[in-house]
Amino acid sequence: MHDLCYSPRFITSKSMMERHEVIFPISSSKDASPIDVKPGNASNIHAKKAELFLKTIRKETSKQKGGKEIMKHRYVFQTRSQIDILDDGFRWRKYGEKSVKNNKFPRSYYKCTYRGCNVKKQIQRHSKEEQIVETTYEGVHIHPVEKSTESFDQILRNFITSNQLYNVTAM
DNA sequence: CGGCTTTGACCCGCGC
DNA sequence: GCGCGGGTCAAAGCCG
Repeated sequence: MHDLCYSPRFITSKSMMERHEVIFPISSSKDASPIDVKPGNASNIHAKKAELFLKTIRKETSKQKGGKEIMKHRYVFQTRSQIDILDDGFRWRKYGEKSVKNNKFPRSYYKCTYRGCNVKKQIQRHSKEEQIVETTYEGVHIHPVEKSTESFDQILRNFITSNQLYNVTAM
């Protein structure tokens, strides 16, 4: 049940949304009714909707060696922000940067610094809408949040509460 | 000195 | 096989 430590629910927690302007679904998707949550305007309904959306992404699979399909823990979401790196409470080490085709902004690659924890994330700014930052998480943390600022303790507390409420699924 | 970025090289899968 | 695009490595350098 390491999933307790980190899941899409964490990203979509009400307090996370209060800190960052989160946009669901991502604007490249076909869904006609994006949820654009302004900081300080996040409700449980927003969190619930976003969570439902993330669940659909969650079904993404990838082929492993031998052709076996495995479930990918890969969650993409967008925030509207001047700052590229949103503070999610985990410690990240940058390990690469690449320019991608048809995009004037480079993509940055980060790894979670916790020993043995293999979670990665990619951060990329939109070339069309420059104020939008797209963050991709891959993997599940094997440990709780490391950074513990006062404000973040609150987020963590809410996060744990919502996990207890929603009966978390492992894997 | 330790932890982190930077940055070019390397690697790998895919389409031609 | 080759080149391209994208992901990762790792040496060097920066900074507290």
